[in-house]
Parts: sequence; structure tokens; C-alpha cells
Amino acid sequence: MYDIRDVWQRAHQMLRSARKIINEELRPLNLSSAEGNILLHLFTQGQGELGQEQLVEQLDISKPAVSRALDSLEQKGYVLRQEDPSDRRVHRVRLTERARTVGPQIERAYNQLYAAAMQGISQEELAAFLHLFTRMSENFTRAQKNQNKEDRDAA
Amino acid sequence: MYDIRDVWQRAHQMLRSARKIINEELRPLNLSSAEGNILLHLFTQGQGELGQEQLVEQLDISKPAVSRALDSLEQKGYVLRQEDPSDRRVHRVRLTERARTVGPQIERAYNQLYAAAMQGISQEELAAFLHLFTRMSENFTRAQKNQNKEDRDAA
DNA sequence: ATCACTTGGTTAACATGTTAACGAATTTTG
DNA sequence: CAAAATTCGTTAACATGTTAACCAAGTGAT
Repeated sequence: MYDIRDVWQRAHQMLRSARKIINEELRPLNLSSAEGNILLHLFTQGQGELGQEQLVEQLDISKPAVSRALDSLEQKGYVLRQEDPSDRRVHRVRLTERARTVGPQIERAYNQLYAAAMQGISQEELAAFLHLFTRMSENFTRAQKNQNKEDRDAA
Repeated sequence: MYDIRDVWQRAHQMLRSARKIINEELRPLNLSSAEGNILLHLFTQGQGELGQEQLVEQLDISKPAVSRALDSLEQKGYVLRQEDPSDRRVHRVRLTERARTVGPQIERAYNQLYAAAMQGISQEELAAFLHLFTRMSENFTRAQKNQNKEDRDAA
């Protein structure tokens, strides 16, 4: 019999394993997985550069998480933050030459991870998987809204 | 087109939402989700009592995580740790009267979460989902083993 | 019996994420 | 235009998990 609780356990397992693998793979570059995730996104999605807020939205992690990862990346010389002249609130994030040098290595690490994940899984299965995952995640979003609503109603 | 990266994003989203919902639901009991997870396990799986090591295995979280959650639960009067007379290393974890009192409320919170998750998802779909999830997670376990092996080979 | 190994649990250090509160810059609105 | 609201980023506090190092108790082999 299936226990829904296994879904959580599996999700945890998967994320933990993936993080571990990426951390291991990026250790020679002195990069953590959190940093790697951001760099990868900049490599593959960023046309030129991105504001931090865009990273927050596109990677779906919180502002402080992005802020601190960028602190570290800047420290290590992988990115630059420069003020946007047209809106001085936004910090545009740009990859440095150094980052571009190691880019392929980072992409290779992630591609390796993705390939490992997909062993024995077809495109169709992945599609179905993501479909369900999405529905579940939407269910939660809805549940959370209702919860907030009830809180407000109770107040 | 599907991007494998979405799997991670969805998994993160799901775990985050679930944690948030449970935290909200258990706040009146002064319990966090980490604590609730353990209590739920004790309620539903524990015949009488469990050693901490068993919690570690069955919940698949690290020893320190269990240790600290139990510290807090003991502090709050929800569990007791007693030395096993037959093996004085083992701390047997037992629910207190107080825990049993709030048991139904905790189980209700989780059942509500599970019900919300399953909205519009059939048993068959869940089964397929878990099947794939399991395969993926096994893939990672294998990848990690290989990685460790390569490390050793390199040394 | 003793010495080496294993096992259960704790502590310390750190990784990674979150929310809340804030400051500065921009936008909206009356 | 000036006051109010919003937006972008940072900082502080904390939640939750991990690995590494350790102690104390059991186990086992010579």
C-alpha cells in the first residue's frame, strides 16, 4: 500500500542527494550548490544580466537567500553587482570573466546530475511526473490561501 | 518543453508549502513541523516506544536532527526519553499523556494536508508518481556511490 | 580479560532556506 | 507637487537539515 508520506520522504531524499552530488562536483571550484544554482541560471537563462528580483522570481527562492549567495559569489570573483542607472534600487548581476571560464565545467556537472536522474525514465514519464507534481503544488498553494483566509476570518 | 530543473523547483515548492501549512496548523500547540513529524510517526508507527536510532532510520533524517527535535519535545512535555535497561546506550522515546491528548489534533492536521495534496489525483496516479520518484531517488543513490568510488580511485 | 571495533546519542560547526523589519528609491494618488 | 504606497535589496533572527568529532556502552576476537 502507498503512503502519501512517502512523497515527502522521497522528495527530501532526492533534493538531499542532488545537493550532495552538486556540492561534490563543484568543490574544486570552491562553489557551493546554492551558488552553483545561481550561476547555472545566469549562464543558461540570463541574456546578459539580471536584477536580483528576477533571480528571486525565476529561481523561486527568497530575497535573502539570493542576496547572500551573491555576496559570496561576488567575494569569490564570479559575479559583479552594478547599480542600474535607470532605477537605482536594482542591482544588475553580471558574470565575470572568471565565471565564464568555469561555465562549461559547471554546466557539465548539472547535466551529469540530470542525466543520472533520468536513467530509465522516458520523456513521457517525466512529463506525467511533472504534471502531477505541478497539480500537487497548486493544491498546496490553494490550501495555503484558504488557511490564510480562515486565519483572517477568525480574527 | 519540459525542463528537468522544474522537478527540483516543484519539489522545493511542495516541501516548503507543506511545512508552512503544518507549522501554521500546529502553532496553537506550540509545535513546529519538525516536531510534529516526529510525534506523528510515534503516534502512527510506534508500538509503545522507539529508540532514537529507529526514528533516524524510519524518518530518514540525521541523528542530530532527531536529537534536537526530541530535546525540544521533551522540554515541552510531549515525550520522555528513558534509558533502556537492557542496553544503556539506547534512549527509548515515549509519548506523554499530554502528547496523547493532542494526538488527534495533530493527526487531523496531517490528514488535512494529505487530503489537500491529493485533490484531483487518483490512487493510480499517485502510485505511478511514487514509482518514478523512487526510481529517480535510486538513480541518485547509485550516482553518489559512483562518485565516491571515483574520489577513492583518484586518491 | 583485554584491546579493537561498532553502535547510540550528543555537540559543534555550517549549509541553506524562511519571515520580519528596515532603508532607500520609485511610483501612485489625491 | 506632496504624502502614501510599492519595490528592491539588506540585515537579523530563526528553522531545519547535514557532516565531523566525540563519549560511553556493548561486542567480539585473540
